[in-house]
Amino acid sequence: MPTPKQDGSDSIVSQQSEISPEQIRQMLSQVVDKSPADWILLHLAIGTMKMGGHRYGAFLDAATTAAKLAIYSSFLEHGENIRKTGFLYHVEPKRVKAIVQEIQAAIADGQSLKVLNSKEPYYLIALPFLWQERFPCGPQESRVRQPGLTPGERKSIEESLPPGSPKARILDQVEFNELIEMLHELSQKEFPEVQRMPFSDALMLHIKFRLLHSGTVIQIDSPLVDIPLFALASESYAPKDERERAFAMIDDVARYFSILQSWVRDEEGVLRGVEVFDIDLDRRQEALQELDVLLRTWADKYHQDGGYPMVLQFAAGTREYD
Amino acid sequence: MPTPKQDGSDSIVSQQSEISPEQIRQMLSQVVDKSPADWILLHLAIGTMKMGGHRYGAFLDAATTAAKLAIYSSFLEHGENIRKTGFLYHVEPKRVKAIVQEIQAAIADGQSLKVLNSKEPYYLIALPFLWQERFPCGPQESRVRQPGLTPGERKSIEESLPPGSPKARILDQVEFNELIEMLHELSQKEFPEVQRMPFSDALMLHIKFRLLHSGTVIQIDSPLVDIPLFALASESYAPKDERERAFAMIDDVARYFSILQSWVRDEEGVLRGVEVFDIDLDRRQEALQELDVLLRTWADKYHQDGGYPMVLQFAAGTREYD
DNA sequence: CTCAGCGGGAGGTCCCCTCAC
DNA sequence: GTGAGGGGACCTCCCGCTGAG
Repeated sequence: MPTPKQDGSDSIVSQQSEISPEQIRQMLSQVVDKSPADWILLHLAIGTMKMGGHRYGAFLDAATTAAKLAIYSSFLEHGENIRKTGFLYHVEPKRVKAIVQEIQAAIADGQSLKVLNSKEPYYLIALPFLWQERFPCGPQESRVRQPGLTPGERKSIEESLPPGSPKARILDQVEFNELIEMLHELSQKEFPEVQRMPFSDALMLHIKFRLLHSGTVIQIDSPLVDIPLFALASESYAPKDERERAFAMIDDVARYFSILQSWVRDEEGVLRGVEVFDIDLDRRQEALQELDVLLRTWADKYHQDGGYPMVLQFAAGTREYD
Repeated sequence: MPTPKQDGSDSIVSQQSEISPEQIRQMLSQVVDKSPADWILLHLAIGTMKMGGHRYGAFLDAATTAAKLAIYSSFLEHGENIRKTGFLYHVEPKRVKAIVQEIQAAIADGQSLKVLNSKEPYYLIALPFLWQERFPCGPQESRVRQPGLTPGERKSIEESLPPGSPKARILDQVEFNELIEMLHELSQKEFPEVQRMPFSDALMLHIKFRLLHSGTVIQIDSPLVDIPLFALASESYAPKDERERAFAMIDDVARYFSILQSWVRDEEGVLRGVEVFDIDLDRRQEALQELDVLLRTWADKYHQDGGYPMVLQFAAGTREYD
């Protein structure tokens, strides 16, 4: 049980750890222990929370909602029998009734269930846009508006920003906090009156931390001013390489799941397969390239404009468990 | 809001509803509304709860565990800083600490986290084996042991069993309940003293209902005896066609997820792709068969005994959303 | 500023019970 | 059987507060 000392000099953005990601993955796979359903849940949790920035509670709510929907669909299938449904899933009849009412209300009102709506929490994706809308900065203006600074000092602060930073005003602590609160209120607008999450200090700290952690916003502690300043550093919330691929992954898995779902239902026109094989590592790259071309040409061969919409998904890689 | 009348003649095993599965699926997809992460959660909930027979609470526990593991891995990556981890996921430091301790204890003890351990709950899969072990039935013996019946009556009850029923004694209400309680106790043995779920009437009803619903056990209400009898009707808990494919689906998705995970990390020797195309319905079957052969021969071509373990997964079907 | 503790409220999962149709 | 109502236990997720280093 290693207990390394805290390094107080760690910045928010860049942390190092003594434990390699590989070790962590091995440790996690040891705990989950080859149960496929748990494996999916774990990957999903990591994808949405760690990469996507969703709250812990939001993930739990979304999982609860999914389970409720599963119950509700059973409820409909079994002749809307509350008691039977309750037995099937080990839920009290009282609770089943509440779940049914909640979902029916949600269907009527369009939306009100707690889900991981888009890939990102609204208050994170919307920030760059709201910032530039509320605190715009003309091309000739300085981003710095704080009083008591010479033009030269303003310029030196501006030049400390990373390249690619959008033209937007630099905010002080109070303005930044207000912006975050505004974002939170906006994100809650689409929910019904009840079950809205009130704004709180803890929530603000969470959002602020997420923005700094992702590099969307950077904090400037210039010796020229005695208060911390905050600058918008990106046009959008962290859509950079690995994170972008993480979203594509969630997308792929969802579609793949859909296809297999129709395969389970034994529908027409569905193909599902797994090929297990061993390969000479020297020929691996060659094989994968050939496969890529193979599938592309196959799809091209059968493609016909205006035809029936189809999708083929494939992934090949190291076989980890048999 | 349709409120169809209950049909009191519905048996437990075969229910009909006025709503088609297709309608239910459309309704669900309307609520989840194209958010891929939610879509995965919903499919997973349906797969594990509806098909797999897991309890509602078990699914929620598993989701919570996955989220906790995601938090724990972040905790390790960020230098074991409780506060930072708390901010990242909007969790109280107090709670973060409890989660960390819980997981470390689980790693030390081998296993104690609440997961969907195997694909099925233990008390459901183990039933046929325990039944045949505790209440065996010799080849020449009658399955029926209830007193006060003539040999002819015993035979007529035995012949009312569906074909393929294992040779095992037919139980009365009390014996069946005891068997279920025994199963529950066995399934709890592997958990630590704390957080064991006590047996209860509600739980017994749930398990009994699941067994009858899946057809693993059938209830016999013979006019010859005044008490209900229960007979084992299957060698194993419901591994029949659709359900079996549902397990394969969960398996596939987990492996597919794993491959994509390594793709996100930009590892060597990983290929991921999506081909979108339209097809002439008359040629669809031909195309899919060709694809199947294509991939098989490709894998055969590069297969080499003793080589590096690889897996290729693919699925093709109707494109539902773009 | 970080870490630690304790307080409360709301809501959910579990359990059991009774009574009318 | 089913619906509808009552009760209580425990845990978890939220929030706020105060002090010690």
